[in-house]
Amino acid sequence: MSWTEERIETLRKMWEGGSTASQIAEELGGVSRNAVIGKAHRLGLKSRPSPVKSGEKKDTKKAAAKTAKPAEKPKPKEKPQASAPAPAAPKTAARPAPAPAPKAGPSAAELAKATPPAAEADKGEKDVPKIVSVGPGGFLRQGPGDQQAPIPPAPPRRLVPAKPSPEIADKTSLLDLNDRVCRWPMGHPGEPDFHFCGEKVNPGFPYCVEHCGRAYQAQLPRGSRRPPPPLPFGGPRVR
DNA sequence: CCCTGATTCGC
DNA sequence: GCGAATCAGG
Repeated sequence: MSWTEERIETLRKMWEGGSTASQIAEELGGVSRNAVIGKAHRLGLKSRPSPVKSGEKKDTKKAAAKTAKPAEKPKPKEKPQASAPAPAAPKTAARPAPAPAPKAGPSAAELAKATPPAAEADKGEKDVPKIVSVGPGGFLRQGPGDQQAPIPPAPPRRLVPAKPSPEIADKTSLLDLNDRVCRWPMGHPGEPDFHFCGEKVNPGFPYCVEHCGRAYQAQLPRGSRRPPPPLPFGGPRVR
């Protein structure tokens, strides 16, 4: 399988949407989890809560853990980056743990400030949605009450030209995605009816208000996965 | 054990 | 560029 535009887009969206590499690999098909991760990194996507962050390595159990593989190949375990400049932010040192207080990091302040691009809607409510905590990816986490109407609805925009085909007249395809429409996927990528929500986004977020409520839930501990409700993409494909 | 993402390195 | 092998943590 090759990385077509569609597959890359699906990978990016699912990755940003919080799906695991395994889920993405399964969804795409024909690729392994490692391929997804490798591609994601090559695309420049990375971070996201990863179990491995520590730069510290202990060589105590390395040899022991490698019993499965016959020691037939030399193991270059060195990363001699003596003078590695490391220009950009290489590692986010500490991932912001869910903070109960509105204390927001730089990303939060940035988001809050970037919220009013469509601030023509002055309803007297000049405040941005109350920040309850900061999510794993630096997302603002809002209280349940605030999720329904965090942003005052903006005045209606200009009408967009009609779609060429009535088949997809009301569907938002991959090519229709932009910064203003909800990117929440509906259905499965690759299938004819796969499309995106297309609702007007909650400003500052890639999804509409409703799907923000689905996308930005408190990340549960690894032990308890979310089986029932919030599975995006219509859940795992049943073949 | 299982899972996760990160990294390396031969291709 | 790709991804299996490997590493490392939960």
